[in-house]
Order: sequence, then structure tokens, then C-alpha cells
Amino acid sequence: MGVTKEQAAQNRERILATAERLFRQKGVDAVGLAELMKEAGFTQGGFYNHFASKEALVSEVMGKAVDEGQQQLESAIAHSRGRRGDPLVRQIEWYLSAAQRDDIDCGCPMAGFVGEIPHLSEAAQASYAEALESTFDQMTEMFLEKDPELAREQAHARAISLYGHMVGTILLSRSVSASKPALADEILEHGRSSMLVALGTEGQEQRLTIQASEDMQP
Amino acid sequence: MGVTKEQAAQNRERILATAERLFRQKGVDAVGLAELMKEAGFTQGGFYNHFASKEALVSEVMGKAVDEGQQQLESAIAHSRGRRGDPLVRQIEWYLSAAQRDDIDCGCPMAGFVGEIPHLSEAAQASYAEALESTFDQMTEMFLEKDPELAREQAHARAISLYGHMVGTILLSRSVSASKPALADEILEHGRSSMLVALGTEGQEQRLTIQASEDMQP
DNA sequence: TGTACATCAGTGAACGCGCGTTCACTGATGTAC
DNA sequence: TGTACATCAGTGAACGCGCGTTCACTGATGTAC
Repeated sequence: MGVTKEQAAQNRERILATAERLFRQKGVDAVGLAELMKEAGFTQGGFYNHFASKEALVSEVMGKAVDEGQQQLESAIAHSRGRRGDPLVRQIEWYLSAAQRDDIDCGCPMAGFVGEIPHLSEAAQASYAEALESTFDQMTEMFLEKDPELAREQAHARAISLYGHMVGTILLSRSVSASKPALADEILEHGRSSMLVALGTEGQEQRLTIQASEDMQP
Repeated sequence: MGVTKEQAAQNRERILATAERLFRQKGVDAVGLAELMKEAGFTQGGFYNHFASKEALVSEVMGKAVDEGQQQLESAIAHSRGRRGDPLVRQIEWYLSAAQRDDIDCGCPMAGFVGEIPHLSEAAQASYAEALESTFDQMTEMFLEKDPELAREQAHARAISLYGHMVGTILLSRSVSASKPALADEILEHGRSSMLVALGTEGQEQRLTIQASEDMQP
């Protein structure tokens, strides 16, 4: 009661951060505002000083989460620039590590929320789609940097495919990490090595594609 | 009031089927028992004649859904046996079609529920993990049938990787199909063609792997 | 700089509502004799 | 085969509870003069 504007803004951020954590742990629907505010250190009623509704909060949390995911990816790119090794390889190995799988709180928001997005508000879906597109663009750049002779269009296609592969692999691994931990690890490992192999062989794709599709599709 | 045993069993099945449909459309948490029973054509109270609790219903729905997904895959294999073309190719093309993406009600249950699984009961998680393992085994067989010289272990690894790729691609496409339909289609298409190419090039993998990892990981 | 007052982030109780669950009751089904 | 009765899937009202939301109130902050 009686609080600096600056303090109020900080409190708002604390509510957002707490909401993101709880949403990831339990799912959006399973988190009540009373629980959220208590967890953030406030009483229930204060919520509406900061947000118009739960839906507004959800949209803002989604927007913030995917933006941060973006920035994380961007800084990962910057960090690996000039270092030895392929930034795509580094990215894959980090993304598909057991650590990133088990750290629900800080893991990739695109993967963490992908299942809930179709049930959320238009605003939340739009934020998500925007961020997904940017992620594809960033990964396209990584492909182009790796192989400057690659056509942009093809780099983009590879980025989309690779990202789908990464997201599916981490989700499957998470879905069984409680009931079959060994299987969960196997999923990560086979997904990862297959992606790394694909990264290596893609250079020869054009030569092989024609022959391959002849083999497959009579 | 006053109903044949046989009729009662049918009614139970109707509740299960309705629950599966609603769960897929809205998510497990967002479906209330009153809504469910009404949708199935009954009054609220009757629910507990068939199930001990909502949690018990959820577990049974998950078990049934993944089992049916299994059978569907199995019959798809049987159906394509002896026909022209690679069953894996057929599987990929069906799975990553816009139709299967948009038909939430009948789509792949593994993909539809993967995001909710970590929040559900142990029983539901166990059903899911069991079914996932079986799916990997079935796809392993498809790889072995395609290339009988392949080591079982390697076929299994490829099955796991491919399935992760399929699931991630369909989920990403679904997550933006409302807000960016064009992007959603692009995701399907690039994922699909990349998987088909990988199927074709994998035969040459062993030769390329060594060279590829030298290129990537100094 | 000091005083008077509006602002507004906070509190905590209360609202109506829908949730999962329980219950007394109904009446055709299915069984025992 | 007919009669008497137990069973149990169905009804629909009610339970306590937690949900999202509203409200009157508090009191330090921030502003106007």
C-alpha cells in the first residue's frame, strides 16, 4: 500500500515472471490467479491493478516468453560467431541436451507452449506465430552463414524442417521422461545424431534428390 | 432408467468417445464433466456409474486413444503391403497432409496429446509411453522391410528420429494454422520434403557420416 | 520548502459461477424360486 | 412360465470448493499551489 511507480513496475514484472514459470510447470488452465498472486508475493485482488483479465495476462506472458526465446537464440548466435565449429551444431546440441529438456522453467518457450497455442486467444497465437517466423529467419541466416552458396529459399526450407525436428524430438522426450527415462534419453540421442548427420549430408542433397525420389516414388 | 447391460456398455463407449473428441478440441482441463455428459446425451450424475473420477476417465481416454492410433498405423502398414511404393513414404505423406493437420478429432493422438502428458496422471503417462515405444517398433519394422540389410539398432534409431520430426512438424503447423495459414502450409511442405529426401539419402549415410562430422566438429 | 489533495498499487472480503463429486430416487433389466 | 425382488444405469438437485472478477478501503507516493 503506497508504492513507488518504479516498485509497481517491478511488481508487475514479478507477476509476469511467476505466471510464465507456473504456466510452464502446470499449463495455463491449471494456474489460478489466487495461486499466481500468492506465489508472486501479493494478495489476490491486486492482480487487476496490473492486468485487465487473465486472458490479457496470458497473451502478455506468451509475447514476453517468445521474445525472450528469440533474444536467447540471437545471443547464442552472436556468442558462437568467430568460434570454432558450426553454430547450428552448437544449437542442436544445446537444444537437445537432457539439461534443456528437464529445465522446464527456462526451456525453449516455442516448444513449451506449442500444445496450448491453439486453445489461446488470437493475440497469443499471433505473438507465437510472429516469433516462430523470426526463429525460422534466424536459423535461415545460420544456414546461409554455414554455406554462403546456398539459395536463401533452400536455407529457409532447411531451417523450418530442422526446427520442426528439434521441437518434436524435445517434446517426445519430455512426454516420457517421467515414465521411461531411458527411452526419453534415447529419443534425444537419436534425434540429435540424425540432425547432425543431415547437416553434414545436406550439401550433397541436390545430387541425391533425383535419384532418391526415383527410388521411392515409382 | 432401466437399461440393458449391452446398452449401458454402449453408453459408456459413447462417453469415452465424446471425451476424446472434446479433450482434443479444447484440452483436458477445459472440458467439464457436465459439458461432457450433456454432449454425450446424458445428465451429469450418470458419469459416476461408469467412472470412478475424472482422472480415471482421462487415463482411460488416453489409453484408448493411443491404442487406436496404434491400430490405425498397423492397418496402414498392412494396407500398403504389396502395393507399389515405400510404406514409409505413404505414411509421411498422409501424416503431414493438411487434412490430417486440420482434422483434430481424428488426428494422431500421440501428437494431439503430447503437450498435456507431463501434467497427467502416472497411468496416463504410462499408457502414452507404452504406445510411443510400440510406434517406434512398428516404424522400425517399416525401415527393416524397406532395407533388409539395415541393422535393427540403426533402423530403430531412424524410426525414433523420423517420428520426432513428424510430430514436431505437425505441431508447429497446427500452432500457426489459425494465425498464419500460409506459414502452416510451408511448415508441412518443407518438413515433408526434407523427410522424404532423408529417407532417400540414408542409404548413403554410413559413407558420409565420417566426412560430415569432420566438416562440422573440429 | 511546506501544505493539501489526488492518485493508485496494495489489501482482503465478497460476488456469482461452474467445477468435480455425492446423493436420494426411479424404474426397466435381470435373477431366484 | 410366472411372480417377487435385487440390481444398477439413469435422473436431477445439491454439496463444498476454487475459479475469475469486483469492491470498498488503506495509505504512501506524487502533484499542485
